[in-house]
Amino acid sequence: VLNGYTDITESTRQRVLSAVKELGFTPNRAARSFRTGKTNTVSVFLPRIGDWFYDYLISAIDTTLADQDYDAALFPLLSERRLIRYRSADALPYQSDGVIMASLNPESLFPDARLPASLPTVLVDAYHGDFDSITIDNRGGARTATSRLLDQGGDTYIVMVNDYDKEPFSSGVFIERLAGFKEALALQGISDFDRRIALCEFSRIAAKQCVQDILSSSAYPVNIFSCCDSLARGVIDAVKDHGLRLGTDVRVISFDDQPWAQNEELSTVKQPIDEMGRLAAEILFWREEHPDALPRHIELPVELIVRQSG
Amino acid sequence: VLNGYTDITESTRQRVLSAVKELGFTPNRAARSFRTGKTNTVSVFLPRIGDWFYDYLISAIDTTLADQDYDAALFPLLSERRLIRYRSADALPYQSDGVIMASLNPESLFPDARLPASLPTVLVDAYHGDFDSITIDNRGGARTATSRLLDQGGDTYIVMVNDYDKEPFSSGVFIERLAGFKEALALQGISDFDRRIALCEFSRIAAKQCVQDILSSSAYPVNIFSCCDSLARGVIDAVKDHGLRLGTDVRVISFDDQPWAQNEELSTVKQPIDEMGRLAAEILFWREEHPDALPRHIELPVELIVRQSG
DNA sequence: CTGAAAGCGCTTACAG
DNA sequence: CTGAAAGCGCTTACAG
Repeated sequence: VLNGYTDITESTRQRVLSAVKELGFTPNRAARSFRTGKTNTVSVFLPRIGDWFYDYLISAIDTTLADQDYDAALFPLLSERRLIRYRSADALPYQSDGVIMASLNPESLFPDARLPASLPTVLVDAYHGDFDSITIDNRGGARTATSRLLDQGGDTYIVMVNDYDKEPFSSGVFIERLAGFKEALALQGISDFDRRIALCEFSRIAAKQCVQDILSSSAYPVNIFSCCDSLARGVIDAVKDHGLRLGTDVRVISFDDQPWAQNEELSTVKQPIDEMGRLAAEILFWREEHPDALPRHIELPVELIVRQSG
Repeated sequence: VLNGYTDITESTRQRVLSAVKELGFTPNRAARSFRTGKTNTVSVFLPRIGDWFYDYLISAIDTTLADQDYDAALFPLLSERRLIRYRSADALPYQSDGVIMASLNPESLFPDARLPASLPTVLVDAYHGDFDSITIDNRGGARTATSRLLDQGGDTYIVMVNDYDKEPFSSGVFIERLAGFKEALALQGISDFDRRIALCEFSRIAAKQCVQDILSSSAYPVNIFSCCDSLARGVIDAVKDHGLRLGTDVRVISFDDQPWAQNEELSTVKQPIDEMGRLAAEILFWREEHPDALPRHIELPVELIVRQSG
């Protein structure tokens, strides 16, 4: 009755149900997963929780898993101790039916890039040839955004995180976006990249300060491609502070499409996060049926959302 | 051999160990927890992960649990869907040996404030008479800080989050700090509370804007008690912007002692987070041995760290 | 000190 | 359609 079998007389069914109620019976999850060898759980490794990207990603994963009655167990690698613990095959994360690794490089986490337990594993926002993986077209998105700025005329800069080639950004997202920026310049025969790259820390305030010089010394219009919305927000702050007009004096296009971008009229390349999360969960289910298929890599296209800023 | 029994001949021991190695044996966690009825896991409910407070708290919990070979499983209540799922007795969080609830009010999460599964449960940074709980002396800390400001002379204000009586701040922390502020004023015979309360959103930038009027219109010195370091940071920004001297023209004392507070010379009431996390885990272990003892409530004292700001 | 038996609570396969 | 048996991989208690 409890497991959804249908060839049961209604009277028996009721007898079972009332016994369940009377005794307050709850199935023993440990016994069930012991017997079936399944936990109905997927472990999600991620660098952290609490910023926009991961909250949305988790939400998308949760939704897709819930359809199959699976739960997501979250393992943010908040500390070195956690990582060390998770290098052991009998650690908690491997008491699951599959693993999703978000923005993490398996090479830097595990010896030989091999997880201690053999479970279906999918990478999101990261790539490694040994694993199923889902990325987005960071390079193409940056190229499109930059090209649009160039087409409108004006000197063009990029605001870029200074640590883009270090952890925790090692999944290569920012490297790709910088490459896309350069490609767009190269297509127009522009090659003086260095003076166009403004590096700053990953914070709104740092971005604001970082563009002060560009905003005060340039002839307008000036174009700024921001490697992500978090930094673009600081750029917008600076534009307002200088009394300049966004989209006219200073054109800004960014990457991510965070929720506030619409209100601020920020043109930006939208990350299809929902689809990334959904696909991650679905590939895991698919992989269970096809354990021997070659690793699949899916690169999702991105879309430039044009608003007033650029 | 694997379970640490010592009455085993060395030769047998080696025989077992080499077999383990040869076969790549890993104990089946599901079978073990099924058999023993223990999971060696503690579930931690919290509103979110990724800000300073919860990262430190998790770290303290992790450390204490690891000593007993326990793992923490994190359940941030990021979405309504998660909460609904966790109202069911066979949900993932209850496949554990105990529950820690941080900054969460059981009354608002579960019908009758009762968890669906009967597990040892401890509240951290929240209070409910039915549970073991650990809080800190928010009121006393605020009183001490405010009194110190008053003793030094000058008009005294509080910067306070405007949503302090709503979720996610419903655990009452900010209400208590405001009460402590008022108590300190009352002790000095001051009763015009309302004009001294500057409300703002929970962000550095909001706090900065919120104290503009106070800083430009007041006779110096001005005293500001900030309900938390996150807001104090915006206050410090404003003081610098106005060209005022921190600790002389404007005295600021805050609450939390976030890592940056030392560098900024911010006087602040230190939250004993490490101890909160450690005690939470320890009470859980204690509770396993004393299932019938009355709920214990521990209120930890706080310490005002005096630096140059006030 | 070593080995074999019992049983935890389920699900699955089978007998009737 | 219903009921009883077998067995998943451990740990514990016991026999020798």
